[in-house]
Amino acid sequence: MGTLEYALLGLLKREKLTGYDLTKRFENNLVEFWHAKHSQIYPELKQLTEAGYVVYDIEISGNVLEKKVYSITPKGEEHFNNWIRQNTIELPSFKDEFKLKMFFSDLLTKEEQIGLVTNELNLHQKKLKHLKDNAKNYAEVPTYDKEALANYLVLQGGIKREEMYCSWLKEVLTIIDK
Amino acid sequence: MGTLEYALLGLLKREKLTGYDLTKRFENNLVEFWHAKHSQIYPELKQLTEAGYVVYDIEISGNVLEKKVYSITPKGEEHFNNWIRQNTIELPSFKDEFKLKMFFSDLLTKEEQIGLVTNELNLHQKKLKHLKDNAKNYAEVPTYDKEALANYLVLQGGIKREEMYCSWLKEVLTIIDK
DNA sequence: TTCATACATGTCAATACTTACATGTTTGTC
DNA sequence: GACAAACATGTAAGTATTGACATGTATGAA
Repeated sequence: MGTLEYALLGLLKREKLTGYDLTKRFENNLVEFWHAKHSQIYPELKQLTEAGYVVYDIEISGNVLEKKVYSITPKGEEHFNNWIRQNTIELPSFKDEFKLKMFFSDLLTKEEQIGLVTNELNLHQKKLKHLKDNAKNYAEVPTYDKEALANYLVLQGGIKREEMYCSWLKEVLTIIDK
Repeated sequence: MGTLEYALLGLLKREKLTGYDLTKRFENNLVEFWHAKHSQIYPELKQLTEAGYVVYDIEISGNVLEKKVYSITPKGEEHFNNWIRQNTIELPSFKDEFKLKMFFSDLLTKEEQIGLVTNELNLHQKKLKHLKDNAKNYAEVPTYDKEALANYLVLQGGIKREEMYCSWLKEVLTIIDK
């Protein structure tokens, strides 16, 4: 198991959740820096259960629908605590298909280049707007609430990333348009 | 096959290369935006050969060592040309283990937080320095040479990314240190 | 001539991840 | 009461990727 297990354990450290809830957390909260589909999450929860890092209670929703509500065990907490305190040794090498295209962009006409870059810029500008809309929920830096602060800091990281990307794409446009 | 095939085809569009050469290209040239090990490249070349996108000649190096020198076919060129002209529809969702840790950093003490962030900042500053050293090869924007220009633009993107990341980490330090 | 490093090509097992398949319940609204 | 959307949980097949295993040659320097 790799990083996914720690994402699940971290979320379960905060509150008891079902596989469905966890999937929603990935879609809504972690989406800027991690992602996993339910088809990966359910088997991972099974493994975490077998490893003794989580346990579940079955709750009935409505009349018959069984929900597995997972919670973290002390062993799971320890496992998570070890991970989060580990310093990073090397930086991850990201994959960026657009940059790959840019690397080969000498094979395109100027017009084709401008088309590609402009399209990419539009996408990143939309994303940036979306993140900035989220940031409006914070009137000020939420120093009072540690969890809210962690959320805020990661959101700022996403905003900076998109600002950087837009700035780069604009620079690219300026240079190739000459 | 996904994106890797286009990276290989793009490199082969420029020059004939062996699997070993291609592996080196990933290590030295594409490393900032794509990566693949030789154990992925050799099987992929086999598939590209079967698909008719590349062909190879066997050359003898020294006395007996056989090298497979690959070149792209017209069919392969067409395949590559289709890909590079496609506009991106959605942005990739990157994975960033450090940001995941930051997301859960409310579970750490202030000292632990500062330790983690400082370590990460050091790594990114080293990376940034390394990229800027590479950039010294360009006394000015190489508008004269389309391939060099493409390289230059992608390198600038990497520099901006690292500058952004460092700037974010410093902001994080300022906020949590209060 | 010896030794280290780079050159050179592969396979295999395991892990990570995606897409599609598969099924059924609950809740709220019209 | 009918319907849609959200809730809820899984599996299976295939693709992508990594890390380890496996082998051998060529080149240049000491």
